[in-house]
Amino acid sequence: MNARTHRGIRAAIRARIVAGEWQLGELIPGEADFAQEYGCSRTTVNRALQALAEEGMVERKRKGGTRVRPLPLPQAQLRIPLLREQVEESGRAYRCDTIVRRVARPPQSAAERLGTGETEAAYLETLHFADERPFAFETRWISLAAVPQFAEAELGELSANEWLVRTVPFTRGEVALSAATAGERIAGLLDTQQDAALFTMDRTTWLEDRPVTTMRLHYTPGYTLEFPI
Amino acid sequence: MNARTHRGIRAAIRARIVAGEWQLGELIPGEADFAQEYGCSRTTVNRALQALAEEGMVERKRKGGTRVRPLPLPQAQLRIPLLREQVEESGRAYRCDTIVRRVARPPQSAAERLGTGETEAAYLETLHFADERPFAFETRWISLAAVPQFAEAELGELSANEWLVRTVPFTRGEVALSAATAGERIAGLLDTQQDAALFTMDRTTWLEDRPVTTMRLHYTPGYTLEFPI
DNA sequence: AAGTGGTCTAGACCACGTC
DNA sequence: ACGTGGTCTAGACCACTTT
Repeated sequence: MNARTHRGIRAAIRARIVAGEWQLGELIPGEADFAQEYGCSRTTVNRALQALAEEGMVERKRKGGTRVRPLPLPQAQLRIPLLREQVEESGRAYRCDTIVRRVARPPQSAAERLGTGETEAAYLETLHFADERPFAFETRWISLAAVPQFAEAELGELSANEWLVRTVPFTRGEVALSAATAGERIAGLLDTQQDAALFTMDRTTWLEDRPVTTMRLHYTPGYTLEFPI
Repeated sequence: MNARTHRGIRAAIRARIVAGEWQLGELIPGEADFAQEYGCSRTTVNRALQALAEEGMVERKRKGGTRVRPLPLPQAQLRIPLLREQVEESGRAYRCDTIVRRVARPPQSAAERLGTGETEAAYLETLHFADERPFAFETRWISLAAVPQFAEAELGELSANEWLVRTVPFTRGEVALSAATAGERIAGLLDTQQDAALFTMDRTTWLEDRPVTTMRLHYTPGYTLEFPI
């Protein structure tokens, strides 16, 4: 990491912060100072400090200067992999079964997230397998207003999620993670016992301002989602 | 969002990608082309496209040009808030109780993550409350090799986590999310029924290459961790 | 060898927040 | 009013990857 690039300077300043050269919350030198110290232009220092701000190491305010973040807020890049990748990366064979596929009026909880009001939407239930053993159970509502093509789509080997991701880019989404207790039906599908604790993910995605799909995924017991901070 | 700033151009190009102007995987115009089209310098376009690359919309290669990402990889910034903030943001009063604090030899699972071998470490059990109702139960091992000050630290009103975060900056960490079933003891502490499904977070943090602390948090039933993609 | 992105510079002006 | 960060520009050179 050469020291006069914006990446190098970013790393250098981060190291100095971690080493405790400045107190938490304390003002660090301004862009001009660093520029002189590192023998580069202010523009380069600016890039480095902006990156440190994005990554949560410092806080910047015009006129207020740049401060070390009081509580170094831990934030993580969480990559949510496709189930297929998740399974295949662990060396197992992926397969999925569509158990239910129909058009119906969504229940209130799903309708609220889809924002479709009284309209009908596509409903799917999918069971995902790893090496022919149940891995996760998915229920999903898809707005036919946003994705009319879905009505006639042949999924083939693709999961609905894969089909959507290849067909409809989305602009934003929301994820909620929680724990749920397996009911009788889901316990049967996942081949586990009733009252098992299931790691659960809800996800809703939008294309611009139109909700596209909302889904819930129950993983088999023992699943953990791991990631670095 | 004015159109000639790097932010504006970033938004404009993202909108064009989302609108489907280019196929997935397709080459989009080069920096010079965009610069001419938007009437700005190449530097500005470069910033915009670099940001789009970071956010996962495009892939860039020297000489290879810039392409729309084939599968728009969903990645999220997950902010893991301090429990205190989490509770107080919802308008409730935060309090925590240290139930156990002693020095002991960690069990194998914790020793592996702490990498302390046979050495003793500090062990804590903490119960976190929101409006005097149990909110989460924490067990934590702290390496006394990495944080000798902890042996004599007065926590007072602070949780161990807050004390650590103010005293020892960390450079990296690992988080694992899962679901667990409440055993008898934890069910009692959290004032819930046995076999309830608990959202669970394991976290280990390092200062440079020295493990600092490893902890497990069981949230009361019904808790969800939400974040945007 | 050539073309694309990656980066630096020096100077300039602007926007925001504090004083 | 002033000082800080935010951004733009024009030109330059470099680095990587493909042809």
